[in-house]
Amino acid sequence: MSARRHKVDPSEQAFLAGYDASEFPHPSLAVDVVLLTVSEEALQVSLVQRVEHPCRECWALPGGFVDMKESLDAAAARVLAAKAGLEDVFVEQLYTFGAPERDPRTRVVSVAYYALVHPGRLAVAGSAEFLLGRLQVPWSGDTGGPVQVAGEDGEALRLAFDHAEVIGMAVKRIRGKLDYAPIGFQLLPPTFTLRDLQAIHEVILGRPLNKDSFRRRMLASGELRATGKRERTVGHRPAELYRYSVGGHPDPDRSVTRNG
Amino acid sequence: MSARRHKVDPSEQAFLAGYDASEFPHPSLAVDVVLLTVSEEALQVSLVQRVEHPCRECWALPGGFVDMKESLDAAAARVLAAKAGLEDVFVEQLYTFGAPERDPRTRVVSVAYYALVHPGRLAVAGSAEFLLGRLQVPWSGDTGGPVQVAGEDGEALRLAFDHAEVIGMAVKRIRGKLDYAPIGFQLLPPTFTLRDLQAIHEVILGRPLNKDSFRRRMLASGELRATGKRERTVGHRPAELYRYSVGGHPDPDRSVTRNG
DNA sequence: TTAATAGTGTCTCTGAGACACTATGTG
DNA sequence: CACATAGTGTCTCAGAGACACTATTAA
Repeated sequence: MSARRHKVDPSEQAFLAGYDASEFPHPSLAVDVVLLTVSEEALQVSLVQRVEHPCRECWALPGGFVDMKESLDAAAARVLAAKAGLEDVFVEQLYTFGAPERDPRTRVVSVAYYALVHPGRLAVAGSAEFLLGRLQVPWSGDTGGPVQVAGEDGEALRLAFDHAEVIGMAVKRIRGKLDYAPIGFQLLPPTFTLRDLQAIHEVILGRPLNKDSFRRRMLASGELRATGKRERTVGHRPAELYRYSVGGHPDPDRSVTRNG
Repeated sequence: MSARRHKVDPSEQAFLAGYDASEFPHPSLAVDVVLLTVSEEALQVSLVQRVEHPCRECWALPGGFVDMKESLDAAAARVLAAKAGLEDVFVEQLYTFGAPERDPRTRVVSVAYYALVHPGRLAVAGSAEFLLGRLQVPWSGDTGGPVQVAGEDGEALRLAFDHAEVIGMAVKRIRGKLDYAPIGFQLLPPTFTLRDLQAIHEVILGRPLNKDSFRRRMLASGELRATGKRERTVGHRPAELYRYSVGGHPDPDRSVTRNG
């Protein structure tokens, strides 16, 4: 807020009362979006290549400056629409990064967001200035810390600024939220099998999960609704297709725990 | 970050390359600190009274603008030192609030922090421009939403800007972290009894806890070290005094689960 | 038929709640 | 002594892991 240092100094009061945002320097404000997806059994992050100094040719998170009349959430949504053509995706604020030297040119404070999307919605393929990098998380659990991102041929990409930290923070956050928030569904198509969902969870957590316990927990959560349809698969018994159901109202004709 | 919109428009590249932060308006950047303590069996938040419009005479969170060469964490620490004379307290970034109309004068984006401290370290008593308000949380669990704050005579205080939302977010955060992060200790003196610690947890969560289970869980966590001393109390058997132990190394001479 | 995975039933183990019981201080 | 709270021991219950078993599809 402003005008908080009351009764300290009359001149400061006058200063704040006559405060004009353009009169003296303050930090620039940007948003950066960690757009994550799961494909090929790994977390993937979308990155764009910088064409200018500093960090020229490094890979950076899509981002942009916050407009004067735009909320932070709106800025993040705008970046997603402009960079990846995405609308109505799951987006949440992550953390705000404001170390003075994080951008060598000028002071830039960045409000980081993370977004989760099914790869089927990422129509754009990799190009010279855009790619989906494969995350390599060098820590387990919720330890946190920077991550590495590998390009298509497996080499580690040079990441711009503090973006390795930002992506690491996003991984830490979704690992922590996975158990109690419906975020795994965001990375899947509208209908999916329990095996698909478990694979998503295992990729995010970076460790295998017990199949029986996972099934029980998911079906007991009330967040899944059986569709009555089955996957079209190869070589084995097809599994029931489920749909994410916010409130968890089971179709009265169909039990959730047992397909009729 | 900056210069992210690559290959869009050569003029934009030129603009970004020659970017001067003072040349055109961007949002002001502030920090606000939710300084919480527990006393009189309730969560208390420290507030300062505004002396200017807008929201004149409303109560606001202590805050201040971020200096150009100062990290966000440093700004929060500076606000705590200036407002409450506190150093070396537990502080963590909470969330960044950036609705365009949250401050009616000009665009102010605020990075909120929360701090936890034992009331014994808050030496300053309430005054005309400073008070400790009692939180009234109108929701349970991690639902979230704005809270009310009552003054000394129990009346609801008028809170400035979106600060009711900010405080509510702080409560939601510490409720969620209480189970797996050592934050209850921050609200107690260096040594304390298990009953004291349970009372803190109950106040934060807003619900009673099972005594036996709480004791087992805390002693099993390895975060407590018995001091061998006992409280000086009135009218009943004194309890063992414990100390928070980061790594949880028990004194080899003393078992943690059993006092020798 | 075989291969492969879906899905069920059941046992065990662990942690939380409940509660009885003993221990140790004050008045 | 009575009284109040500290702290222990143990039973029960619910959820997770483990694993055997049956079910259902493709080839």
